[in-house]
Amino acid sequence: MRRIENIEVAWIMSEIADLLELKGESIFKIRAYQKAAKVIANLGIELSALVAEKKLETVPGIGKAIAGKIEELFQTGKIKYYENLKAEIPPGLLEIITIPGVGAKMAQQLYQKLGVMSLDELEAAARGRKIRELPGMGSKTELNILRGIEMLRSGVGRTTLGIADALAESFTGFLRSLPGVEAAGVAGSTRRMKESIGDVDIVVGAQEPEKVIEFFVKHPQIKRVLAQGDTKASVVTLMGVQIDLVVVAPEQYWSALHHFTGSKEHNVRLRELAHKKGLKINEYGVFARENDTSLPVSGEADIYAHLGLPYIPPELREDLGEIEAAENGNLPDLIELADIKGDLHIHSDWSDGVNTIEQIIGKAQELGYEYVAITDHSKSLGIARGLSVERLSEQGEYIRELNEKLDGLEILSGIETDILANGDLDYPDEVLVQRDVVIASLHSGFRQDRAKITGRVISAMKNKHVDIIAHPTGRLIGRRDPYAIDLDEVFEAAVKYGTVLEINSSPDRLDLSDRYVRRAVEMGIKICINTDAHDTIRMDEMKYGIATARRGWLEKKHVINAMDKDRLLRFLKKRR
DNA sequence: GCCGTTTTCGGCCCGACTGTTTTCAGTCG
Repeated sequence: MRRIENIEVAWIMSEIADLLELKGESIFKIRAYQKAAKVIANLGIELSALVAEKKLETVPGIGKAIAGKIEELFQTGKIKYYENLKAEIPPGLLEIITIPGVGAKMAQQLYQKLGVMSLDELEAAARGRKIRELPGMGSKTELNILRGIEMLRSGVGRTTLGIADALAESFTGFLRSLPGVEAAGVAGSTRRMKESIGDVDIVVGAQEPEKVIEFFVKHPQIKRVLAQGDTKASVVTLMGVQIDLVVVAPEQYWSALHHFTGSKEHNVRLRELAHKKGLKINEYGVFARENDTSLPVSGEADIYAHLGLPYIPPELREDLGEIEAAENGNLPDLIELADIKGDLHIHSDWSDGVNTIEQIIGKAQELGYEYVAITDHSKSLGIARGLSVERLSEQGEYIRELNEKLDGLEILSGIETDILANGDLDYPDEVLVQRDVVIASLHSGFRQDRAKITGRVISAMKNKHVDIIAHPTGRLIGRRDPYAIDLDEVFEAAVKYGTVLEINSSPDRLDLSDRYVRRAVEMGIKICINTDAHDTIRMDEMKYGIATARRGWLEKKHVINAMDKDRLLRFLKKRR
């Protein structure tokens, strides 16, 4: 039986939802499949394990029917219900509904009236001016469809958190400078710090919303205006990133910010709670249902307070258990950027880094760190000018000299040693033992099979000199999939050998990802949040690692580089 | 299809914008 990944099951559930929508099924049934897809995609544990233990139905959002289908998939390799749906509804329609502005109803009509079953056929129908002949459609519909197809083909899609975050900051700064603007803030998945961002949401509180919208759509970085109303506008920037702006009256700012921060699923749960309490929540405020009077909201915490809940930070707002935790007083005490006392994974110009160790020291001092580790690449990584045993020893000596001159900041002599294709480390133990901190990671043999890759990492973890496994899955977001590693086994080994796992803060990696962080927390695994910076500017990316940690419900007590210097040094020594 | 300190049946959030329409359905977040 081939291995079935969670992401594949989530994809099937989401396709079933789309097919049901095309079929005109009950919206609630559709939502049930959408919800299941989302829950499965965020699961930190393999579904196969849940199937084996018959525990599928313990997952919220998975009931008898969906559990049965997942079991069928694991037993037979397919789901009959899904196969039947695909036979009944032309699969090309699934592609058609990915066009912005084209939904199930329109796709169904295009199919029934014009026989359109693919993007190409749809494009031909639009160019042939056939679509305007259908009821409820006109020339603008045709134009939008053609634009939508063009956008899909040009690959306008999701962007990384790093890009979205920078863009959002730049636009909120611009909006704050406009006359009449009293408040402007980033909302949406950028504020929740998701690893990939579909579009950037910004909320503004201003006296005259129309004027703000007018200024906004004329910003020089804007390539196209997708929609423009009195209170909302959607645009595409020159970089191809979509920005949605919402402008409300200043007194509605906090409610709007909360509403557009989402997630949608989190908001739905809150509105259900509000309903039960005789309240109504929307983007304009919190209201008593009986007489529609508004309750005071002068911050997001007030919204939660009206529901009898403590404040829930944006990174947790995914309807993945945070509302239950808030109700029970079990919300985690999330780690913050200010808790971080140092960075344990940085490259200098001794290998492939840009900056000198002195420059790294300067940046670390600027960040208020107590310690910073220099962890250059090991000798096998020729492409990155990996250090020979002699150079490494020379660097160790150099760092000792620097430390004698330094006050307040300690430089740790570290190394990022390669885990070679056969599972060996790149240096013998007598070299590793000299270093204050040893990081091990994979930079080759990514195509090896699951057992082999997992075995390599675990054999590195067994070495008592190895403190940390860096970027444990090797993924590059949107560019390279994780290598075939069995994280369940790695996590068990981390517990057994006391190995620390890294959250790599680079917005291209964010590895471990949020859902695996959460699983690691549950298992009591220690975490280190590092930047892996190859130049000092990127030492600022620690905030993305912190965000990922927070999304994984991580607390300060789980994080080794939140320890002060003496505790950290004792911790690292104890491992030898 | 899921779910349950009012429920095992009957609920299941709320509103803006668009395009085509004279009052609204579809789509989106």
